[in-house]
Formats: sequence, structure tokens, C-alpha cells
Amino acid sequence: MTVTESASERLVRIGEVARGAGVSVRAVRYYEQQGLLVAERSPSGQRLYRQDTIARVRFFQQMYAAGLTSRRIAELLPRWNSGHTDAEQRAMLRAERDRIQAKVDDLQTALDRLDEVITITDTHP
Amino acid sequence: MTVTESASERLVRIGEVARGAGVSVRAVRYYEQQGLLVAERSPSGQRLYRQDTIARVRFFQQMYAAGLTSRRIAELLPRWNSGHTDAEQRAMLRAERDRIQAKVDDLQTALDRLDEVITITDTHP
DNA sequence: CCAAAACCTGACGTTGACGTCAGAGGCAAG
DNA sequence: CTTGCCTCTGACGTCAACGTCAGGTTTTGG
Repeated sequence: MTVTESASERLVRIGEVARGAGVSVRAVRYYEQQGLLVAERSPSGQRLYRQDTIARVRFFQQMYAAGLTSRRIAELLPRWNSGHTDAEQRAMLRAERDRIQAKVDDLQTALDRLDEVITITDTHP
Repeated sequence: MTVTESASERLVRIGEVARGAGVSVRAVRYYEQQGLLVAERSPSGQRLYRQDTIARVRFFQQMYAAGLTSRRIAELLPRWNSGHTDAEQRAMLRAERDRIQAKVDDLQTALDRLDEVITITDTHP
């Protein structure tokens, strides 16, 4: 899935990306500012994105939800853009994975505690 | 588990609570300011906590990790402190539970995507 | 052709959970 | 008594991911 420079992919403006991914226009500009997105520009200066940018933004949202920062995502991005690999980055990936796994486990624990309380207060009002 | 006013439980100072729960002293004071903790005071004004405060703080950390705010936790606290129940609070509990469940699912998705990338870059360096 | 909608660049504001610093007491050990 | 660690109350600082406002240009639909 390395970038295929097909002759003329349909490009979309920032509003469509935002709506498509369910975020604000401001957020998309912010991602670009953080180096997560790159946009072509129309002659008048408007940003033009490839359509897969929408999926990309959705992916960012997932990573944010997983507790990654923009900086961290930017550090990991080369993984998604090229086939290139280096040991340090693989270690980073695994570290993040473990962090998220731990977080999932914690959340599951919290969920269980909430369920406890719910069943108690429901059966014993 | 309603509060048992046992004659003289061993009380601990803020530093012990913090170390015990793995948070900063500042954090503990913050929790008190948000109405999550109540402390007795020694004659000289130092905060004195019951030992179960440590578990309580750990629980707060879980809830924070689950995305609850201090305010939200404070609203739900009566559940843990009394046997009293009202329908609105039960609804809140269930709402939070569902939110967390959704979050867990999202995280699991993110985790799967990371795993994909990891196996790809590992088997195909 | 013209108004509404969309986009642009700054740049300051917001929110939550603390960090940090200042200045002043309090407490057990030697 | 004094040294060293703990605690106190303000109060300002931080960081991330945007929100929001100002003032101006561009694109689109009727």
C-alpha cells in the first residue's frame, strides 16, 4: 500500500475531509500543523487532500483515543508511508501496543467494578 | 461496606496515601479540592486519611483512565458511600458503563491495527 | 452577478489534572 | 537545639487538542 501516484486522483477540500472523518475543519488544519497530513494547494491556496486522507484522519482519532500524542503518531508514521523498517521503530510500535493493551485491561477492570455497583444497586434498591 | 466508625482506625498522612496509591501529594490535595476526598485534620492542620483512602485513590485513577472527569466521579460517589439509590443515578451509571465499553471496543480496534502493522513489518522488514 | 457558503491566516481562549515555586510551619532523631 | 524531611496555603504555569473570533479571499448555486 505504498503511495501510488496515479495520474489524477480526485482531490477533496478540507470541509469534505472533516465531515467525512467526523472532525472539525480546525482539527484537520491542526493535524497538518503537527506534520500528520500534507496537502497540495489549489492556485488560490486552498488545501487539497487525497480521499484516503479521510481514513487517515479516522485512524488518527483511534490513536488519540488510545492515548497517543500527535508527536508520537508522527514518529510512527513512516511505518505507514514506506516499507522501510528499523529496529528502534519496531520497538516503539511494540511498546505502544503494550501500553494500549495495559490500558484496555485497566478499563476492563474499571468496567467490571462499575458492573458490580450496577447490579448491586439494581437488585438492592 | 458503609462507613464503619470503628473506635480508632489508624490514620495516615498525605504522603503515605500518595506513595501508596502511586500518585503525587499534589494530586491527593486536588482530589480533596474536587470533593472526592474528605480528610480529618490534626491539631496542627495536617490532613489525616483513613487507610482505605489509598484504595479509593486507586479507584479514582481507574475512573480517570476510563475518561471520567472529577465532576462526574463526584456525582457518582454517593453510590459508593451509601445504599441510597435513585433512578437518575442508575441511568448515569449505565451511561458511563456503555461509554467505557465503547471505548474499550475502540481501543481493541486500534490495537488490532497496530498488531497488523507489527506483524507486517516484522515478517517483511 | 451576487449572496451564501466555504476557505484562508493569524492569534488568543479553553479545559482538566495536575506541576511547581514561594514562604512558613511542624515533627522525630541525634 | 538543629538538621532534615514532611506538610501547609496560595497562586501561577503547563500541555494537548482543539475552539473561537477577526478580517479577508474564493467558490458555488440560483
